[in-house]
Amino acid sequence: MSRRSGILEFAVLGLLRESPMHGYELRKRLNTSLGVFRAFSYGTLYPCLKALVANGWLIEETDGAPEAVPAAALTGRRAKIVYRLTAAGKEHFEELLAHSGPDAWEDEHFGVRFAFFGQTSRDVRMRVLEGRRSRLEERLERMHTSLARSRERLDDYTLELQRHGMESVEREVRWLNELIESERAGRDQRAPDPAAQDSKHQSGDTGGLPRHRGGSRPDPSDDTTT
Amino acid sequence: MSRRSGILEFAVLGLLRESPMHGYELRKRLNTSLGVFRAFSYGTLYPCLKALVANGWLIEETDGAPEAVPAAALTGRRAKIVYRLTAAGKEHFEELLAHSGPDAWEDEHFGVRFAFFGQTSRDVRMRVLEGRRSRLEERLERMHTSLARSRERLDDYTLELQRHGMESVEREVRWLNELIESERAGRDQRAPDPAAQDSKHQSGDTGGLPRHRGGSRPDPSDDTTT
DNA sequence: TTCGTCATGTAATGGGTTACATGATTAC
DNA sequence: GTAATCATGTAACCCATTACATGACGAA
Repeated sequence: MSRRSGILEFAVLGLLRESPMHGYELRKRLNTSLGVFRAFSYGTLYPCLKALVANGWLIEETDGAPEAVPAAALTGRRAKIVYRLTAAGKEHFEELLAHSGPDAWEDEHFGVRFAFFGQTSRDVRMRVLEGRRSRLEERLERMHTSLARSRERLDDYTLELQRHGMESVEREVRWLNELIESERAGRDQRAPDPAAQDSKHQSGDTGGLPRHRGGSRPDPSDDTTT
Repeated sequence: MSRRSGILEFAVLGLLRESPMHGYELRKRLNTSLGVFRAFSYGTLYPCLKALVANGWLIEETDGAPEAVPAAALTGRRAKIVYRLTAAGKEHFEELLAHSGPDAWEDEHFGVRFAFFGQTSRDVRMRVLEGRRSRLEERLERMHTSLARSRERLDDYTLELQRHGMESVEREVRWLNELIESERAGRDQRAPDPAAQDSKHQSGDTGGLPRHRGGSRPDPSDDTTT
């Protein structure tokens, strides 16, 4: 038992669903792919992994052990522990994916939830997006009124800070609007049905996200090795 | 003794500098004026206040005691504790204001620091703004390269999340650019000199912030009473 | 008189980081 | 051979929240 915060657990399960990994790599993925928002340290990750194993959602396989190691790396290397999702784990993750409770659109959770929208059913996606939007709209309203009440009292910097804050929130609302709209437009369902899936993992669903795209260019470089 | 996280301490000192207040009110201010970012609970605030008192930076005056209570409220009301900044506290806050160490532009700190820019000397303001900007630029670069490295591997949602994240950061950089520019343009210094101040508190300095301004309209309403 | 909000606190708990300890592997 | 980075862990601490306990004041 022992409830971990959900967010780490969720992300770990989700990443491991795509392919088994060891802790170290997992952490990097956590802090790049998903981690624009959150950076976890080993002191958090490893204990969490242990707990997930204890719950039967993961198994650790010492790399170089059973499971057809494809030659190479047989030089008696130290026990790298590769974590693999169990059937139970998969099931559990599926359940988590299906939940769309109010906390799913809180600041901390929303990002991770969104990151796994690829495996999320369309109606849940919708609920989460709309939930988040109204969350932000409430916040916006509160900021608005509290600003109105104290405008005179506040100096220019505080005001500017407030203004910028609101603008950020407004921007996110617009983003959500786009997403929701293109989500509605998208013809496809991706199984509210919990049985008709698993043949690889989730093919091309994505109801067509709004077209954007920034500059790219390859460029091998460092890693957030805190 | 006992280092509090800095950020709460800083904010409390700063708010109390403007005028004495009791905890309850303090908390509200914390969660509106400054608190777009952070919301503190009583379980955090009250112990912190005690600690600040212990440090000699604040004194508590039981409302209805000495200090010329302007009639009214003499009906034996319960001990509301009003916190007032001591000379030492003021001095300490002044020191904190002057620091522009690297942590000053970290996510958690930057907001509060900015909120008190009104009492901050211009060169410190500059350093903090520029520090934050380069912080964000680093981050942007990292996101950029890590995105380039994994673009193919990622599904559309993850990509979109990443894109939106970067766009947000870019936006903040542009904001900082504006601020820095208008800060440079601003004719005024506001005392790097630590002796020539205190005659009331900080008059109209502000080197002219970029012109913006959203809708207002008065509208009395609720309070984030979590 | 009851409800809301003002007002002050504390103990248990949670969730996470820092700093440390350890060692293998790779690249130069 | 030595530095970087891969790799796994743990114990001590920190910051803050939750839930609780308590009570006064004002308005309906």
